Amino acid sequence: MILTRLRHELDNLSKSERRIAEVILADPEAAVHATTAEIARQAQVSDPMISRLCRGLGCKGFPEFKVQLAQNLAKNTSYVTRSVSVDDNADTYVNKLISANQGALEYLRKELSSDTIEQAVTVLDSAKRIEIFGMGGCSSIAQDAQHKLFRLGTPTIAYEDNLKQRMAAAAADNDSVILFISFTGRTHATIETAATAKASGATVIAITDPNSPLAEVCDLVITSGSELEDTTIYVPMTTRIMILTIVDILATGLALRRSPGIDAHLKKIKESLDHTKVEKR
Amino acid sequence: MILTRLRHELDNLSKSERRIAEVILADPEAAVHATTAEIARQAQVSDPMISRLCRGLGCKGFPEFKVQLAQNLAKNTSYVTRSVSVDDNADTYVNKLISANQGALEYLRKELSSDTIEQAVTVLDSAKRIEIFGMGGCSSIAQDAQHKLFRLGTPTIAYEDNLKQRMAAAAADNDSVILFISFTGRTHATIETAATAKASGATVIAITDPNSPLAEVCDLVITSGSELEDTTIYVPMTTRIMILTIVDILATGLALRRSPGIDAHLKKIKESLDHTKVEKR
DNA sequence: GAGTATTTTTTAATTTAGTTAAATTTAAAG
DNA sequence: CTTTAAATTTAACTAAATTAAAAAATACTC
Repeated sequence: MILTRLRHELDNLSKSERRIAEVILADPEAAVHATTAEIARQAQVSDPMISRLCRGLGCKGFPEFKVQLAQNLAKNTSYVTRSVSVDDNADTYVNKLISANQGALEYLRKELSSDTIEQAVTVLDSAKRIEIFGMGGCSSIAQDAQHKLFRLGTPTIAYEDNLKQRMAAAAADNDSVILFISFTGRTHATIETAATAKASGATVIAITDPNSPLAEVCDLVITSGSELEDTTIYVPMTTRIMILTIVDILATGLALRRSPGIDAHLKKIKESLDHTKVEKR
Repeated sequence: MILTRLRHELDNLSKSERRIAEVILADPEAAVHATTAEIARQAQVSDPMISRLCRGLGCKGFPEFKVQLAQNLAKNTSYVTRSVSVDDNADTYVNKLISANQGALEYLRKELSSDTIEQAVTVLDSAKRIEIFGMGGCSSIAQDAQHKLFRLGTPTIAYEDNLKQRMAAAAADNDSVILFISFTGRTHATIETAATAKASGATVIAITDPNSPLAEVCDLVITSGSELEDTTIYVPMTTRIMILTIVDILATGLALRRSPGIDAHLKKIKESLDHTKVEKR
């Protein structure tokens, strides 16, 4: 999703690069068919700046960028990821939000490396204790992850309070795996806690923005896809869906690795709830 | 779609052009990133023949053809929702889970009535207090919903403990809106609590299975899509994604209804977090 | 079936687009 | 205010794609 990528990167670009990005974002359809010179003229910069920007975005060159852009535009016809506007009626914003989430998952499919997942599952599998740290909007995700992982046989606990997190991080050891969940990876407190955890000898995994300070401190980073989100006003929505899906994936991977031994265990937990339910007719 | 076109045209082409077409059809992904020279070598023809063929297909030139090909290849993955099996490798179960969630959202698009959403938003809009009840796997969702709704100006609180829920339900009045979140709608405790809330005069909304006992007690029911889920062994995953999306939709609907008044309010909350973050470079 | 016309393909030249590398400007740090 | 670093541009260069003309292959006429 090169377009979203570009939009997200807007702040990290230099003045000229930013002008180029704006020209492209203003009319991506046109950019697909344009030459470097044409875009350069519109953005009032020199030709090589276009190449430069493309390389900065991880493309081999401008033609490569055009190809990606073309694919991006073709895809967005199905997931019409336009943002909600004030005069949308219920039917419209319902569909927009659903599409946005579907699109986010499609992005995840591309960005998520199954190698990283496999490594994370291996780490979690060998953990004696799993601790999950999430604050603010991520605290509910941490709790959800705890609820999913504790069933798989390893003692798992979630902390949403930073003081408790710090204490737990300080008390951790080689047998601990600590999973940080953070949309941006830029909260001071979280970064410090991760460093403490690392110093205690724990293995530190984070689901966060791979280009964040938090990511630098961790042993293993899984992208949260937060670069896709427009967090300017509303609470992260699509990002949370992505993180939850990542948690699902980790839990599933772990369950599969421990299968068939785990199955009886899961059945027991399920049965323990049976008497709390009304029978289905 | 240029690929189908090319395949169809195969018979009308000259010998050399046909060879080119076959090379492209054999590996279109590669063709997208190739140069005329590379394809020409593979097809054992001269470079200009490639341009020629592209023009014959109605493109302005080879780069134009590549762009069209790229768009063609950016296919929309259909939601092949097969369940995970024990001998899936990481790559396989990652894709299966993502597809499952996308499929769930597609289901939601069909099942979710925008009328119901609009009614729910109206009810929430006129509430003086919003209380959100969720237990077990739904407690994290309730917490998430609280985190999203409290920003919109109405006092909102989430309870995950059934005793607190009962007390809150008993203390509710006409100005309260209580939102129940329950995968199955069959937990005794929840149903009783909903009845209490109803008796206190609160407006009761539930996100749950519409055919459940809980649904019968409520004023307004939004389908949780739990009928889609195979809950036999693992924790509900797709259902939770659906419920979260419904919460997103409700929050968005409410935000839109209160816009533009709400915007300044949201900005203030966002700013209150600014000093906790590390700057972007 | 030879000669001519037509189509197809190639070779070589040319144009165009994109990139590199050095130079210049601009901004930042000491 | 000087020095250093970063950003940007100019100019040279490389690579890619296309044109135009020549050559080869095929089809057609007598």
